[in-house]
Amino acid sequence: MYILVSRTVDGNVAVSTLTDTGAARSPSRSLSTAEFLGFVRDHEALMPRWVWDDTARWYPQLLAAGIRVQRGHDLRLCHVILRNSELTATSQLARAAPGVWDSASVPDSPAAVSNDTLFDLAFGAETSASGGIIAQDRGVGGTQPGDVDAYAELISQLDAVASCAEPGRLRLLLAAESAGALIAAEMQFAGLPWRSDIHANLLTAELGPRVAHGVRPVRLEELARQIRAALDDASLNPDSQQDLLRALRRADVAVASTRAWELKKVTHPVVEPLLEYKKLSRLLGANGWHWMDTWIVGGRFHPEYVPGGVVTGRWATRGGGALQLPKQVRGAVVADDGWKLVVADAAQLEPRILAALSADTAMAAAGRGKDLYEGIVTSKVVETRAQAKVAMLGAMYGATTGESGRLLPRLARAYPRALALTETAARSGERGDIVTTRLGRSSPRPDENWRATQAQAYDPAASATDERRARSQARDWGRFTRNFIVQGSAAEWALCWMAEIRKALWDLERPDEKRVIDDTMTGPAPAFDHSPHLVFFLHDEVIVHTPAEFAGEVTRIITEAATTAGRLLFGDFPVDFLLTVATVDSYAEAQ
DNA sequence: ACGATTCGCGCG
DNA sequence: AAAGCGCGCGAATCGT
Repeated sequence: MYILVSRTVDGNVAVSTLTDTGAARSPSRSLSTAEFLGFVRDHEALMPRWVWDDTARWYPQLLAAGIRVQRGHDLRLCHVILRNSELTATSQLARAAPGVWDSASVPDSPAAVSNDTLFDLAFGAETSASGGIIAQDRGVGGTQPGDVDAYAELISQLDAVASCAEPGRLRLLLAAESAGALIAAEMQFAGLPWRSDIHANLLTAELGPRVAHGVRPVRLEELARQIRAALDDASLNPDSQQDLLRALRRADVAVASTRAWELKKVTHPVVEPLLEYKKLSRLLGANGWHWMDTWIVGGRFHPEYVPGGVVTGRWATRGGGALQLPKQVRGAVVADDGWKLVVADAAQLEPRILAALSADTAMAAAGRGKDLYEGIVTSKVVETRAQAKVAMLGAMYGATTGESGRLLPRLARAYPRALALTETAARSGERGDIVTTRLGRSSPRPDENWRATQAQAYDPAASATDERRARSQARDWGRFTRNFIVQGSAAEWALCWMAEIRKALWDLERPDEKRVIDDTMTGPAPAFDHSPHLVFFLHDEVIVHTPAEFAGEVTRIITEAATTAGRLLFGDFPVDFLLTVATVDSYAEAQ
């Protein structure tokens, strides 16, 4: 059963019920926001799939009211997939002219104030000034898809899937993508446990006492002094790459840029303080006191996750740099008293995905029950684990030179099917064709400029430069499609993994628990205050925050979910998806 | 003065 | 030329 949810012109919420095929639809009911909350609460027991234009617009207000839903269908995210998928290329949906569902983001509406409401409810009114950090800037202007649009869109999507050659793949992808959207909203709401006191101590130990935003801390000031002395330039600003490069050249330091890796290659008294300056300057700028003040609220880090934010299907984040959380500061991620963090990451995920995609049983065997790179060494393909890793990455990213390039022929001999798949994907991209992931997400087509450059190279009057540029550009796009098919399929595995984890954690919850919103609350968010829940996701890694007594059960759930995800994508193909799982108090312990 | 672009570096 | 993919972010710098 589907329940279609949309906004009416007068600001109410329209709901109607559909059968699984979309064939029969109940009359639409118009509800106030308060009535809508009650409606969802009452109907969730029927386990419907809630259909709405954009999970990020609807779900936060439900979470704020202590309501979670088990299943969703995000029309916007699913539309993007179906619009571009090779599998649905002949559908009405894909052939129609671009419309509201193709705009970059579903436009904002009066409902967006719920973001501030959410913040007030969850964290207390005194924080409302910073409330906008959740889900703001989702776009302005334009028309919001209404009741009729949403219904027509759902029917169009169901039709596109039903009429394609392998509907099972896309059905799974759309369900996983939609589950991801629910998880993203829940993780943003719950937040990652963050100890500001530990973080602040770390900053002071590294940088010196706290200073105002824009002021250089004492440790950085001291290093700047040493750099100026070493380069004999009393007015040098080490934050200016241009100044720095000029000063380095004056001092006869042979570097083409100020990048750290390049500085490490040369010997000069300035190198040590300069590298230290860069490291600490990065810490201050990216995760310093200002970051802490902006992003840590009520002992939680609440990044905005953006499902489908990357063309390959990976998630992106907006604000806070959640997907770049440096190892340096992970010690501040600490479980609440009586709670644990269960940290799990998929070992060598992309090579395993490649082995399964290409049905390369030899490569899959190399990873059976053990580290896949070690398995490649055991099979005598290369000598060391480091070589196996660099060779595999080279195969998936399209390396042609260096150690990686030199090792590729050995990899190709041992794993011809896997390497043939990446090569075929690269050739498709070079021709301007698209490639498609395991579940049916297709790569974008290159833009007009790209095609024009290629066409130009075929002109009899084309210069050698034209041809070189066209060839180079074609290879660039080939490396993109080569990687797309692996990275995108790995993202699908990760979505399925997470969706299975969420489902199993849900079943752990005790149904009789009543959750109450208390505006003086400072601990975990209301919908998650007693039970294990996902708090972080990083491409191939998840963190579950759990009462200590459930940690063993959570570990089992995460491990079984990995096996289930592998089966969902690859059926009986014998490939293992191994995890490293750790139950810890602090994220820093899990590395 | 201010938005767009580039550099450099963090993560997978 | 960090040899090879995908991102976000802050500061400096460029362009208007």
